[in-house]
Amino acid sequence: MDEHDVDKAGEGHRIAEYLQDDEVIYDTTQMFDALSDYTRFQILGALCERDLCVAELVDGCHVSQSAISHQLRLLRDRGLVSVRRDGQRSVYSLDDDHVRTLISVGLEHAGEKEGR
Amino acid sequence: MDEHDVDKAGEGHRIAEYLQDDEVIYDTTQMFDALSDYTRFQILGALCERDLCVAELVDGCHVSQSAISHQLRLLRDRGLVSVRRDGQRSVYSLDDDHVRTLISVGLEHAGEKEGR
DNA sequence: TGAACATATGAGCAAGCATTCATATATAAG
DNA sequence: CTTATATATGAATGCTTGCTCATATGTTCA
Repeated sequence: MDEHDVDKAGEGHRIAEYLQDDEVIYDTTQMFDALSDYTRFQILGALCERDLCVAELVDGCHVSQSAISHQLRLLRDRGLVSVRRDGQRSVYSLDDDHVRTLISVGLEHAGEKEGR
Repeated sequence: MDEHDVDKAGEGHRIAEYLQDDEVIYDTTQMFDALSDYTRFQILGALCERDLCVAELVDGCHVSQSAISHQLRLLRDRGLVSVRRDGQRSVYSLDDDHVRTLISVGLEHAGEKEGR
């Protein structure tokens, strides 16, 4: 077992371990990929606060209903959001607390670099 | 204040605030984008532990020296890594602690979902 | 059943991107 | 200067992707 104590950000030992595992790396990049698109990030960010139907998501983001639906399908396929029917509406909700944490951390760090 | 309190969904107020700021959102997605590619993630992950020259990065990842150099340029342009010359070598280092944190959080969360 | 509303989906396209190949630059040593 | 080693870069390419348009599916109500 490697004893390189990398305490810059704590938990250095597990990182080194996970970086050996191709599948863990791939899954991680897939999570980040979901968060790397402007539209998808807006969707996920909005869902951090409360569950929303498609029409509400269309209002929040600046793209067409079709574009939103396509991105929602992608997020659904990757297990990041889930849907429930409510009448004619489809109500989406975050299905992965990890994502909520990453959004929080990412936003705060980017926000700090900005004008604050 | 402790930078390590990644409580499940705390800090909700700041998130809502940042989600209003187009530029913060864009910067955040750019950070995630840097982490969303397999090769780039390997590079950044490796640099989490210690500074490395190009040849060492080529060994760690499974792609050509040219591919590594191209990705390093991208990471440099985005301010995520920095270079220093050491003889014939170019030694790269992580230039953004936010990224170190995100890699840590991302890996741990993906790792938990795996077989552990 | 038919109209109105809400969401989903397939095709097609234009733009972006990660890689490779060939080559250029840079540094060191003979 | 010449050679060897290390890294960077430009062009070309094949693949991916996010979008729009048109249309299909699903749901409610008259």
